Amino acid sequence: MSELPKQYQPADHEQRIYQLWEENNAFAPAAATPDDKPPYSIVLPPPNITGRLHMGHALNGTIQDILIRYHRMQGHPTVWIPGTDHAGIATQNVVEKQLIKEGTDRRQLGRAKFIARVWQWQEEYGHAIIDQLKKLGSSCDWSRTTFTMDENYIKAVQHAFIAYYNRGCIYRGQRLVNWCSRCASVISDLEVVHQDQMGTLTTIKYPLKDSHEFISVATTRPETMLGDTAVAVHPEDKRYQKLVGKTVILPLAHRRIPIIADHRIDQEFGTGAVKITPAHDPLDAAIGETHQLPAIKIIGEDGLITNQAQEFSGLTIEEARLKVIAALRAKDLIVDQQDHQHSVAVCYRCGTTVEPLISRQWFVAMDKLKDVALEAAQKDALTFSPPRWKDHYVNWLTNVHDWTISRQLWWGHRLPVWWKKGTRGTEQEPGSFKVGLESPGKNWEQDPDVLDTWFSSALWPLVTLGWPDNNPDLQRFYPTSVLSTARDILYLWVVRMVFSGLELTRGESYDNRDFNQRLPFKQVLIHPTVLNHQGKRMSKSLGTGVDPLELIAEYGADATRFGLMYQMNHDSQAIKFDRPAIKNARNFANKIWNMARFLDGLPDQENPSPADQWIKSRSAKVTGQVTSLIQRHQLGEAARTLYDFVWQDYADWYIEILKTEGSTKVARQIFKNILTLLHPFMPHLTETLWQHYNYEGLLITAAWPSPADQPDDEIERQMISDQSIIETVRSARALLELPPGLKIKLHAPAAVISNAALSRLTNTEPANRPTKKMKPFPRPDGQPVYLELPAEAVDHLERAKSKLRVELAKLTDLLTSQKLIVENMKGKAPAAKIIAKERLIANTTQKIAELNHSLLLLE
RNA sequence: GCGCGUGUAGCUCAGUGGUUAGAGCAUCACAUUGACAUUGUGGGGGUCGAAGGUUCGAUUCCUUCCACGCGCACCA
Repeated sequence: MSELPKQYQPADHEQRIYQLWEENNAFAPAAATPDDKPPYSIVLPPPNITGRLHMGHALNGTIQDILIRYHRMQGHPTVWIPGTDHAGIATQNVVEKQLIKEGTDRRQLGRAKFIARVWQWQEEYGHAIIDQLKKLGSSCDWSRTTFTMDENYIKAVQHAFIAYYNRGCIYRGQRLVNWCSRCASVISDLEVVHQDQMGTLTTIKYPLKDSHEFISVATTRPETMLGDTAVAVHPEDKRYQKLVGKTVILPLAHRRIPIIADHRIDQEFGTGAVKITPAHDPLDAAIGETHQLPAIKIIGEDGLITNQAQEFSGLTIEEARLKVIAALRAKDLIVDQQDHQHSVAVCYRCGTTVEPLISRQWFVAMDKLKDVALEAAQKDALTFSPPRWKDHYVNWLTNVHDWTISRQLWWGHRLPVWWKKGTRGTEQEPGSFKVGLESPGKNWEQDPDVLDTWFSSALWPLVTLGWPDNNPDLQRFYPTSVLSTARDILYLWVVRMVFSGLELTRGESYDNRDFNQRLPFKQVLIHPTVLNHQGKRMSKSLGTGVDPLELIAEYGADATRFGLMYQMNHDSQAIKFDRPAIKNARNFANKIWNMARFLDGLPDQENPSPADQWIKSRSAKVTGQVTSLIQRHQLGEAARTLYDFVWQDYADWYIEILKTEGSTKVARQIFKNILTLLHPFMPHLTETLWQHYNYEGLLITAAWPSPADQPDDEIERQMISDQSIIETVRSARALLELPPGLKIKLHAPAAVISNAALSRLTNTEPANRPTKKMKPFPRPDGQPVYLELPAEAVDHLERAKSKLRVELAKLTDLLTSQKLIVENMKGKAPAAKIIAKERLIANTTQKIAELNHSLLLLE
C-alpha cells in the first residue's frame, strides 16, 4: 500500500478514476440480476448543443448521478442515458450570427449550405457540454449517447408525426398564432413570455352611420383598427345598449362594421367599448368566432402592413401607428391619449414583440391527448416531488390549447408532408398534401417547415430506448424510473413527454401495454433553481453566474457535488448558492483523506472498547437513515447526515478515543462502510481510497451496505452522557483559564469511554472518588464532574459560581412556570401529556437540587 | 388579477403544539512541531416577518397584512 500524499488533490485523481470506470465498462447496465431486482433507468434531459454547463446542469447532474450510482450499488440493472438536443431556434441563431460576422446570411447561402454549416458547427462544438458533464463524474452510459438529429431519431420523429396524423391528433389549420418577426417563424404559446411595458392608451371616435354621434373605443394598438370588423360592448352596459346592432363607419378604412354585444367585454376598462380585430388579437379572435366576424389580416408574416390596408401597406408596425394617429388627428377623431402600463407578448428566445396573426400551421390536437395524461397524474401512476407540482401539471393540462408545431426555420426536423407542387399556401390548400415517409412522386415537394424542437424532445425517453421498435431495451427500461429536471420546462417538455409516451406506445406492436407501462417515467423530480447568493437569477449577461467548471477546477468535482447537496432541500424552490459550502465540502474531502492517512499509519490494535460497539451502532443507524433518505430522494438530508456522522461521530469522537483504545479492525470496517455510503456523493475520492486499500473490484459496482449491526440505543445514550463529561471538563478549563498543558485530577463515572481515554481527551488524571479538595462542575443534566483545581485557578472560581447562579435562577423561573402550566393543563389536556409534564417538573426539581448542592460545595 | 412558495443567529439553512429553538459558515478566545491550519477546543450571538385568532400553552395550527421569489392570465 503506497503512502498517501498529505492533502487530497482532486486534480491528481479525478481523471484517472473516471478512466478506470470507463475502461471497466462500469457505466453499462448489468446484464443479469441474481436476485431479480427491477431495472432502474433515467434519461438525462438533453442539454442544447449550444449550451455550456451551468449550475442548473451541475445540480441536476449530481442528483441523477447519485440516484444512478445508488441503484447500481443496490444491484439493479441501471442505466443513465445521455445525449444532446439540436435546439432548433437557438442553434440556428448561433450559426446565423456567425454568418453575419462573415458578412453573409443564411438566405444568401441557401438552405442546403446553411444546414451543412449547422452540422459543421454541431460537430465542432456540440459535444462540449457532454465533456463537461463527464468532469462532474457523471456515470452515464456514453455508448448510448443520442443526438436528437441522429438518423434513427429523424426517422422516429417522422414516424411519430405520421402516427399522430393518422389518429387525428395532428391537423393543419388556420388559426391565430404567435408570430416572431425576428425568428421569422410561428412560435407556440409556451414560447411567449409577457413583459410589462409602458405604452399609450389612445381613445378614438368611431362615427355612427347616418348620425352625428360617435362611439369611442380605447386601444394601445391604433394601427390594428385597419383590421377592425366590429365594435363590441358588454350586453348589460346601459350606456351602449341602445347602440347594439347599429353600424359604425370605420375611419380611414371606410368600412361599415357592426356594434355587437359580448359578455367578455369589461365595462370598467377604457370607454367600455372595444374595437374588434379578429386577425390580430386572441380575445378578438374568440369574439369574432362567436359572432362570425370576418378576419382581415393587415399585418403579414414579414411584420409589415399588408395590402389589405391600402395606403398603409408596406409600413412597419411603428410607422403605421404614427401614420394612423396622424390621420385620425387630422380628422379630429382622437379623444385623448394616456400613458398606460400593459403586458406585451415577446418571444422567449429573442425578446422580439410577438405579433398575433392568423396563419395556416400544423397543430397537435390536445383534446385527444390530454385526458389520459391527466388520468395518469390523478391516479398517481405519475407522481411529482415536491407534490405541489401535480396541481400545476393538472391545471395546465386542463386548460391547454392546441400546440402549434410547425416552424418556419431551416434547422430542425422536416415534416413528413408532401405538397403537389405549387399548392402550398394557396386557397386550394386543403387536400393538396399527403403525409408519409416517402415522396408520393415527381410532382410533389416536401413541406419546407420544420417541427418545434420540443416535438422531438417529447420523444426522448422513447427514441433513446429504441422506439418505434419494441426492442429489448424498450421492454426492459421503459418506463424510466424518474425524471429529474428544473421547473421551467415542466410544460414545455415534461408534460409533452407524458402524453407522447402514453399515445405512442399504444397497441399491439407494444404488447398492448397497460397505462402504467406506457408512461415515459413514474416520478418527476423538480429540483430547486440555483440562484446566486443575493437570491437573484444567475445570468451570464448580468455577470451574476457561477461557473461550475471553475468550481470543479478550484475545489474538485466531489466537493462541488457534495457542497451542492449539502445546501439542497429537495422541497424548496431555490438554492441561494453559497460558495463557502463548496469550500467546506472540499475540507470535508480532505478530512476523509486524512482519516485514511491516520488509519494507514496506525498499527493494528485489538484493545476492545465499548466505543467500538458505539460506533458500530451509529454506523448501522446512519446506514439505515441514508438508505431511506436516498430512497425518498432526500439527498440534501442524506448528505448532511453523512457529514455529521463522518466528521463528528467518527473523526472527532471515535478516532480520538481510538488513539487510546479500541479495535483498528472495527475502525477500518466502519471506514470502509463510510466510503461506500459516500460514494454516490463523492465518487472520485471514495473510489481513489477504495483502490488504495485494494478492496475487491471497483467501488462504483460494489454492493450497497445494509446495516451490519443492530443499532443500540442504550449505548448511544450512555455515550451522549460520557461526551457531556468531557465537554463539561473542557468548558470548565476554559472558564477557569487553566493552561491546556496542566494536568489536573478528575472524578467522573463514564460508561463507554474508559478512564484512560477520558484522561487523554480532557488532559486529566483520573481519581477514584471525589476528595475534599475537588470542586463540582455540573453537566447539562445536573450531575457533577469533580475537578481538583490548582491554587491559581481558585481565583477564577467566582466565574463558575456566578454562572451557576444564573443557571439556577433560570431553572427556578422555569420550574415556577412549569408548575403554573401543569395547573392549567389539569382537566384540559390529555392525561399522558400531564404525566409527561409532571415528570419534567420532577427532573427540573432534582436538577435544581443538584445544582444547589454543587454551589454549596463551590462556596 | 388569481395561484404557489419563502420569511428562524451577521450569512446560508434545519427544526418543533409543551424543558432553556439547532447546524454549518463568519466572528472572538485558546491550542497545536506526529492524520488533518483544508485542524482541534471553548465562547458570544435569535422577543422564530407583523398583527389578530384557536388553545391551558403558538416560532409551530388558522385568518389578515407586509416583504421577497415563482407560475398562470384574452386588462383591449
